[in-house]
Amino acid sequence: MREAEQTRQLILDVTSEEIHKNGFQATSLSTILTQCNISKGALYHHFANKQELGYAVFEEIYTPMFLSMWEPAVTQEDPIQGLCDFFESLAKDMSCEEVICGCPVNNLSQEMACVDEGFRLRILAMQQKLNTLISENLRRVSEQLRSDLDYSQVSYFIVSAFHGSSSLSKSTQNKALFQTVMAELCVYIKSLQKN
Amino acid sequence: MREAEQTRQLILDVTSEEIHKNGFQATSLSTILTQCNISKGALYHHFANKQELGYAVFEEIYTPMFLSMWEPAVTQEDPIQGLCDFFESLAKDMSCEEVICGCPVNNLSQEMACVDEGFRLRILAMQQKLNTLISENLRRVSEQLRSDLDYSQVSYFIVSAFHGSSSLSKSTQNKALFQTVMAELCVYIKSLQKN
DNA sequence: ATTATAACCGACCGGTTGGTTTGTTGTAAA
DNA sequence: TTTACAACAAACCAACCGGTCGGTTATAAT
Repeated sequence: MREAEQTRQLILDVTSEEIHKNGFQATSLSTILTQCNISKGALYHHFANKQELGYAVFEEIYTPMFLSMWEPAVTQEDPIQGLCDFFESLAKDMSCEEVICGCPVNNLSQEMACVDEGFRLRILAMQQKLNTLISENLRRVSEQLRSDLDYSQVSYFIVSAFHGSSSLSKSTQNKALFQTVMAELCVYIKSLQKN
Repeated sequence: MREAEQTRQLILDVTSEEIHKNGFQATSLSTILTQCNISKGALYHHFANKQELGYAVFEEIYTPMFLSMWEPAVTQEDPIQGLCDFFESLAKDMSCEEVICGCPVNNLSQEMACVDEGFRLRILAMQQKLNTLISENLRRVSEQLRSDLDYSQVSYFIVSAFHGSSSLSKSTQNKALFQTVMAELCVYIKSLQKN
């Protein structure tokens, strides 16, 4: 009964990596089974089907990972500086594998949102959570920012630019390109401040 | 001999739509055959395999469509205004289907760049073409723009933001969100001008 | 010790995939 | 009219897919 949870977690971990590399639809159960060194019966004991396994990966792996990545950047005293530092360190420390595979959340969103309603709703919920996280922390320091800002709009733009550059660097497999766009994103973010 | 080219074109058109809707890997040959009302022999007479068919769609459909979409926006007298008009009309006239399916080029790039080298190289070439198209036309009016600009960097940022917002609106299936981010992108673009 | 059930195994299933092969038809040059 | 080849048609193939199911083992309560 104790190892059961370990098996479940192993399946989630392996599956999340495999989805990150190949996408959800192109990830076959057989490769998951091989990597986990378990049988098909074991997998179907823990998850009803492939779809439910995908949902579990998104909810238990991707969403927490993604939100906890952004959270410290905006909750610190100066979210403007926090975001810039975040993007810079991201561009600097990103491994070549991460450049090639892209952002897991972005990948899965692109692939599954228009195909599977369950994924779409989960993605939507996560995006809204992220938007309020960013926009509310910007509003927190609104006295330092320009008066003409629509915080929700700005937040969505920042996330869009991030995902877009992650896409671009992934599709061209060019890390320098990611750094370039991140640098310009920082220029934009700092332009939100007064003066 | 005359209808042969028509058949080939029909296959390309149907396949490009199907890839746009479902992605390349999830598009099966059988659905293409059904929609074209042809046999498998006919398809394999015109294309060596599914991969080559995909390459042909990218080169003969997607790339010209994508470049001809951007080109008039930046080649007019004022590329800054041209880009803003372009994005605004795009956000306004975009059909719900286009919102849901996203940008075909962006979709295919995301899906195939890290999986298939042939796709990656074609995508890379197209992105570089687009970048020079935008950056050279910005440089053309450099006397109207800020002096601290890196034109290539700015161009990549614009394209990234565009793809990112197209991604976001696709994954959330929210047209208003696309308009929102496009509006903020125009704000950014206009900030490139002097004063 | 018995019993119940969670945890897991692996053979099997129908269906689909991309791809091959053999055969037919239309057309155009010789 | 014969010949040659482009342009298809359709049956067929092995491989793989997600999913099912009957059976086995381990564990924990009774």
